[in-house]
Amino acid sequence: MTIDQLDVRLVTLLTEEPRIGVLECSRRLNVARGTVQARLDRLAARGVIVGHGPQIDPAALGYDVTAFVTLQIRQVSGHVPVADRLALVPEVLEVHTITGGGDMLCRVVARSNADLQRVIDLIVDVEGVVRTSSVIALDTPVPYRTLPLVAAART
Amino acid sequence: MTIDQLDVRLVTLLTEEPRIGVLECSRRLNVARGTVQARLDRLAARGVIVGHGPQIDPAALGYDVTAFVTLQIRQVSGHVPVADRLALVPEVLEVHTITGGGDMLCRVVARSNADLQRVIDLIVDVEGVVRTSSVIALDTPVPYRTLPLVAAART
DNA sequence: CTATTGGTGGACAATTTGCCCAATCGCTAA
DNA sequence: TTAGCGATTGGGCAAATTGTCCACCAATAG
Repeated sequence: MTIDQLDVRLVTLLTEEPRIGVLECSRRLNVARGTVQARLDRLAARGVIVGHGPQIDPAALGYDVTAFVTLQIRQVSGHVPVADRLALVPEVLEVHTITGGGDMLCRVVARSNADLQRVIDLIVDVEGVVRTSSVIALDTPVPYRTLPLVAAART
Repeated sequence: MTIDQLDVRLVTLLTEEPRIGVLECSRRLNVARGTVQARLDRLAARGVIVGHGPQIDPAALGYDVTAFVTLQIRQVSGHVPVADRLALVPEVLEVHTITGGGDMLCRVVARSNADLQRVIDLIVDVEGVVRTSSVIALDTPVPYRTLPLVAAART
């Protein structure tokens, strides 16, 4: 919750050059190594930093097409079993339940427009899904980022 | 493009335990250290792994509300200047141009529903934005993930 | 005033890294 | 078949980094 200037600089530094270690961070930020370690532990403990895993680019794997699919689901069945089934489809990257009667929004990728049809068919086949509506992402002028948010959240 | 079993195991391992180093990876996967280094370099060179930066949870920073905002923009102005302005708003996490007449889709976060109104007002004020339509994400049964996709992409 | 918290600077052994090398393996082309 | 060629292996080396201590200082809260 309470993020200060040093935290912001630390996260920014690590985002821009993830390969550097704790010691190098402390040198760049002109603080003691123990401070950097303590800050990182604190940010991880608070849940601000959820992980350091490798970030994968689906496009580099051949999944050039990104689409957002809105699902209308049968209300009686509930959304949990639907989400569980959707999770089984690798091309479904994330699923949200959204405002409105039993609707869900999911982000999917596919190898081509034709392949997108296959993926959507998989989704439609999920028990409880009544109807889908898709929009294709043509371009991504602002890729996912959180750095500006972190900077804005500083105390 | 060509991802084999070892790549998948490597990415999976690093995703689950990002703190471990190259040497530890080689031990877990029963391969030589040089192999792991070579694979990581290759994946990075191909653009499959785009980074290792810290992943930030907006909710831990107090931004509990996530929403997807569809924008209708004035077609004459083009979407580039609009995207540039949107990029100046920290709460806008990503922006896509989508199919349909001059539309854009962006993911935004806010501290509360009331705060979301403020963010949306910021977006509406952007030159070229004609109208907006928002859906709020109530829950995220499947958080963003790429591991299943990586596994599916293996040769 | 005093206990607590966060930062500093230093120390230490153990581990890991970056980089080199020669040998081997599987596969492809001649 | 044979000659390459890329990938992998196993090893070795110095240098850097890590994890983990410690004592000390400054600001803050009670």
